Amino acid sequence: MSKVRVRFAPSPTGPLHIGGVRTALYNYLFARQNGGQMILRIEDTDSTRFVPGAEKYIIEALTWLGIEFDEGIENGAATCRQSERKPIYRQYVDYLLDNGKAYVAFDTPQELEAKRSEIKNFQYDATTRMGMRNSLTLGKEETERLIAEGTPYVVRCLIEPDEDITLEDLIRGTVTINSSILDDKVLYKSADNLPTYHLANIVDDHLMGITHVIRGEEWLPSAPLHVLLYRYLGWADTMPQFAHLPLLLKPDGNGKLSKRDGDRLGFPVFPLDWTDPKSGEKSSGYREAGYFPEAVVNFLALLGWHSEGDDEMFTMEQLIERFSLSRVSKSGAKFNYEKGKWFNHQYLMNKEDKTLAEIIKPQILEQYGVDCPMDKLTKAVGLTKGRCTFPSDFWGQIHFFFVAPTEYDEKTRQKRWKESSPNDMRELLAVLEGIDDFTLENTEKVVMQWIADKGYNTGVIMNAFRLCLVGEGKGPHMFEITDMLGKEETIERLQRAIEKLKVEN
RNA sequence: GGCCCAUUCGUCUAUCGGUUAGGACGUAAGAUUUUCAUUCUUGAAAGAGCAGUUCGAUUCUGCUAUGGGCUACCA
Repeated sequence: MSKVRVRFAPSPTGPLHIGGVRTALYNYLFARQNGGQMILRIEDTDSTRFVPGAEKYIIEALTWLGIEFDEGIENGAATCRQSERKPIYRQYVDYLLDNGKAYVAFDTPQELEAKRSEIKNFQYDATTRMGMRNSLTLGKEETERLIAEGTPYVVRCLIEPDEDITLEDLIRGTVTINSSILDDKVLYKSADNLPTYHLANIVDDHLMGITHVIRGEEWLPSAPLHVLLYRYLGWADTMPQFAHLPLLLKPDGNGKLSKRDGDRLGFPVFPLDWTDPKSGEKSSGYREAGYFPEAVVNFLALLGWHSEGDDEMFTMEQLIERFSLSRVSKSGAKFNYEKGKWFNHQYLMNKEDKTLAEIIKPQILEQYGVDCPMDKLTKAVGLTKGRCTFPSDFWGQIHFFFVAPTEYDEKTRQKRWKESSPNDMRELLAVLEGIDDFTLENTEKVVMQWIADKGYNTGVIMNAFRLCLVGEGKGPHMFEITDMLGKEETIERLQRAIEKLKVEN
């Protein structure tokens, strides 16, 4: 068998949808696993839907995720665009026309629309084409005259009715569709001299030596048409194998996951932030939301595919090793972003404290205006990473290490600030002042000893102490905090709190 | 409406005729803890329905139901 070559063929009509990202990922995994090649091809055959910036977005998104291409990208720009291959397609359109596999049609959109409203379930096919305005009914001369006059036309594929067309799908097995339900699809339009997806797709896949077409399930109904086109063009023996992926569905309700669902449910459905150039409408992306690319890849890989065994955490390398089309599910997968968050948490946990500190340091400076020293920040990150899902969660967990509380959480005060607390804290203050070796171990030892000697309730003391230093009833181990804060700061905060809380009580 | 595809815990899924139907997310309870959170333990939770094939069906077949996709001079 020839070397595996797959392609990811997005259309630059907007930001790359997360489902498209998964399709790209599966193509990539399959290619890498088989030592094959991955090609990017921009399918911009609909000139009316072109969106500036979309192509760049697609490349940036896939690059961010670590999905690499062997062909189709140079210096960060796409090198294969269907709009730039017009002469190539025209050649095959002519071939089909000359061989009676296609014909020219002049029906205007309005005429077609009229037909559709006039006849229920109207379809341009063997049963209706002889009643339409095309080269079959007009004759060669009239057709040529109209074309010469510049009348807009399309080229339609001539489908012979009543033939069972079967294809072997790598995921679904044998799929059979009768040609009678296929319509005479438009393959080419004179308006912009561009083919439609159906023709361009077949021509390019053939010319580029594509061996496996891995795409979304929405293409399954038109796959028989594609099979027919391979036959018409004489390429049946080198036709690629097909694998139609299950769709990504809405987390609630039913239907395909859409852009709107992200806005509605509050999670990204795009890899990167995107601002629509026309409307200015913004859509949020995984990258900006604080997701790690490895987490997104891992999460997406499991949506529709499952490894042998119960493992779920996979690096890209492990995915390449384990991926298998035969283990891709057949049914659509509801998008469960809660699990996506869990994956991100896992990846965050696995990162070095220093790495995370480096990520959040500039963010904290920019957002809160606090310039945290790296060593302290790294320590604080290590103490709190277990409770964070995104890098942006950290500040809420560690701010008190860097900024003294100016006010105290009312609920915590009511619960933890007892009548004895002012006195307890004054005593504790004296104890702390007497400690020279203010390390975690020693401070803890001395304070706990003092509590034991006095017969105090540990919880009462420690919770009030926490309220004084943190301002809230949360945070890591108390002596981790005193250790980080240092003697001077600890005492200062304690004094201030005693003053403030006493008055307020 | 027509055609195609699908159908196991709430969700993602394992099982390739014989299992106490497994795992993960989420969820509930308990334990731990000086707080919050983590962590740990335990629990609840599924084969759409009806026939058929078979010694035996979640697994194979058919029908029904449900869901999804497609049905454009969009991809």
